[in-house]
Amino acid sequence: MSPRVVDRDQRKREIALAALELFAQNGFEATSISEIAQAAGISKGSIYLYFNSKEDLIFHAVAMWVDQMMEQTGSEAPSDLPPPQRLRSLVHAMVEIFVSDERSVRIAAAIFQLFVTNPRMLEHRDLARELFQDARKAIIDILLDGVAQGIFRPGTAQEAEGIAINLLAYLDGIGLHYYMSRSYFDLMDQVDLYLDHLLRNLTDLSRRPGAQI
Amino acid sequence: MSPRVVDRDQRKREIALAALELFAQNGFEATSISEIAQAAGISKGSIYLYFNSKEDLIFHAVAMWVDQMMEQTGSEAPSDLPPPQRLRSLVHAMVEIFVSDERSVRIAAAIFQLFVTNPRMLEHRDLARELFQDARKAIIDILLDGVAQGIFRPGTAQEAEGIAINLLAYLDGIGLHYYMSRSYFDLMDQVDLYLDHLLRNLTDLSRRPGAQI
Amino acid sequence: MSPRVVDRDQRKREIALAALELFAQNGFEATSISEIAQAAGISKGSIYLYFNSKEDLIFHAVAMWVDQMMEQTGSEAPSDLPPPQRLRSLVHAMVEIFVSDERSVRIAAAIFQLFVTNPRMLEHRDLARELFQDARKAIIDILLDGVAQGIFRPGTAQEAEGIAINLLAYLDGIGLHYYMSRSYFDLMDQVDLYLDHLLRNLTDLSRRPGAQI
Amino acid sequence: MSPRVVDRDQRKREIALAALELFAQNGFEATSISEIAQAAGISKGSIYLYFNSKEDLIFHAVAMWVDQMMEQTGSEAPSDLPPPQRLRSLVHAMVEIFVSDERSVRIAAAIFQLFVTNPRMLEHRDLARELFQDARKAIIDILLDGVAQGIFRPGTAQEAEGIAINLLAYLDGIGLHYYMSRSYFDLMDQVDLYLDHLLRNLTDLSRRPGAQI
DNA sequence: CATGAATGAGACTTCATTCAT
DNA sequence: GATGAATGAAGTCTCATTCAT
Repeated sequence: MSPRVVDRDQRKREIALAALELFAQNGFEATSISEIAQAAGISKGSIYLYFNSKEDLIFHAVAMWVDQMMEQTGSEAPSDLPPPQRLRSLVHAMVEIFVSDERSVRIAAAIFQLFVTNPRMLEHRDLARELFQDARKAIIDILLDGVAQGIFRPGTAQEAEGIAINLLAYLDGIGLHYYMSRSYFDLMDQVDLYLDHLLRNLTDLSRRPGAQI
Repeated sequence: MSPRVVDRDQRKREIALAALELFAQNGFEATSISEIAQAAGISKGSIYLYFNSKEDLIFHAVAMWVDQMMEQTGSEAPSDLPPPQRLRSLVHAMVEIFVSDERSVRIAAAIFQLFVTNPRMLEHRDLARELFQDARKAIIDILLDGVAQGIFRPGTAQEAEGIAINLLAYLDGIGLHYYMSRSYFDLMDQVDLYLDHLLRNLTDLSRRPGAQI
Repeated sequence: MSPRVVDRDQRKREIALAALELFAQNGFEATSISEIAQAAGISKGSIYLYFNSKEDLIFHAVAMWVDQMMEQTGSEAPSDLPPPQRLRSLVHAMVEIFVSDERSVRIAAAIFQLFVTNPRMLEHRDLARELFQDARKAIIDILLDGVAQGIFRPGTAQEAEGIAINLLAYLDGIGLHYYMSRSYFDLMDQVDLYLDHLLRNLTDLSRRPGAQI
Repeated sequence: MSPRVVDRDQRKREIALAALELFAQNGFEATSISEIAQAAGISKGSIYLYFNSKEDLIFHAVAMWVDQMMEQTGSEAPSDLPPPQRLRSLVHAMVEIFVSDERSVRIAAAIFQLFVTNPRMLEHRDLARELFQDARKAIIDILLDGVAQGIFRPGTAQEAEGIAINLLAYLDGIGLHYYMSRSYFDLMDQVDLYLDHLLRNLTDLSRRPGAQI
């Protein structure tokens, strides 16, 4: 029917991938179509055969990055450990990405700026929501599993989504703070401190849930 | 002998203020000197009488914003409350800024992008550190006060800085997540959840410190 | 596959040529990229498709001018004349360029100013040296030929390069003086006076070389 | 009548002097009024109390420089030497200025460019002529003296002005060439070669004048 | 007299986008 | 489908000059 559809999408991905690399290094605004074309081994004009505008390209690149992140972290959860260790393991894997590849924080920063700033991006709010969906789900699964196993206190179940949201927000926050003023604290230590407090709460079977202090 | 008298610092502040407004709307890169000049009711060339470059202007604007934030939140802490409530009150005040003035998150996003991306900003790493210094100190003070009053468990003292760092990182993270995908969760609820967990830990006088789970 | 075909080097030459014309009229600094673009019948931005900067353009334009000069004067030497006449003929040809085309002196003045003033041009000192190389060689050839034919005294051979250097420096100097205060002397008469003195020395077979007076 | 006329002229000289220094370093176009004002320890606006425009300032500065040069070289001629040595001594003194103070060549280059290029400067052609007048006269005096003493051949008298013109043009030319491609030849050696040839001609009492070769 | 704040034109340069080939 | 030459708007920054004080 439509010939070479696959090729076309493949090409889009290649370009978006090359673009992503550059976005990570310099941010969206500071990356020019010229550079992207060169990095993708394609002509400047051809970019526009695949994307309608720079914004469109940015959008696709971001979406692709989100997918990548999902796969990368999703696959890291070894399911044979007890829930607390599994949670810690998952979080460590996420942080490891930040630590091992500075790009990710840069892209994250660029994305935040993009979504928070650019009104046109608000139309894609759903993308933003999806962005963390898988990660959130992975965390919630572990939490519910812990409840089922009697390791986490029952109240955890209804707090699960909130906990996941907070955890992911925290991870982005600490990553940004860390890279902003390179290392006046130890990233992993801080993350462990967070996890310590969290897990202590979850495993404290004695207390009543929801009591505000 | 004495020409048109102008308070130079006052003028710098005015320009930086106008710039800040635009930075909050569009980010640093997307804001042009022209726009700033127009917003400040001044000619384009005059900007350079007060700032050596756009980067310089950004830098001053950011520093000014930091100072503003400090004053705003610093004054909000009613010191006659017991430490837990005081902490909650302080954090609420901080979040209130996010909620009441979208600008602040935008500026925060812009700053993160700037520092994480722009290599030249790394020279101002100290600024980045200072940025949170006062806030950190305010939190630590409350924590230590709580220990002194026997309300927080003793181990809190040595964890105080880590707790403060995490709290501030979390607040930025949750703010960014919140504005990125406008309100698929309630911001204040999430923050309260965070505080609940934190305070429960701190007020749990029975446990031994530092035991990792 | 093959888009609008343009001979890139040809285009560069066209632009440089248009620029040269303006440089000759106004000097390097006083000539704007806008003017060059207009003169070349091209858009301002397109200039930068061919040259990296204004300095680069100046550099190429100067190099092109040098080549032009070389060809123009190099072809003028009729080799069947006896050496003294050949030298006079060559020099006359050089002066003729000055006289017939005021541009050349202007460009020379601009080049001198550029090289003497702009520290960045010192990196291209080799260009400056090359600039006169061919002309120097042409003069030296005639001198050595004259020695071989027994018309110039033998000592001429070892002085040849110095004589060539002086002759070329003189020509530039007299050209500049001439155009600076338009014609309170006759250019060609002065040049002939210089040649008279020079040739009289070279053809004076009786004297010992190197005796300083 | 008109009070403080002296002060005013003195002030003009001070400013022009400061300007001259900068012109020598950077050329006319590249020197800003701001810099001149700062160097002169005066306010930018005040410059315009003394000069109508930048061009006016340039003009006065150049005129002042000419005067300076005159005084400097004029006083250097020790009149008790025999004419050939006196000529060499005078020329050496002139070259010494080039060698000891790079500024002079830079200013010379700037002046050449200015006069050759700027049409408005042509109105001051007389200044250009005057520029070399004293130097020319000093050279002619020596030549005529030499003729009177029977050391230079009689024909020298009628050639005297042409010789002076050529000598001065040569000196500028060799100075420019020298500074353009820093020292691929020895400046003083070249000048001496020029003088050798010149003096040999002048002291060759046997030959008939004006015979063209 | 003197100041220096203010201006606005214009400098160089970059870049997303278009279009003839 | 692919190219890359061309554009023109917009960006940052400089500077001679004016003018209220």
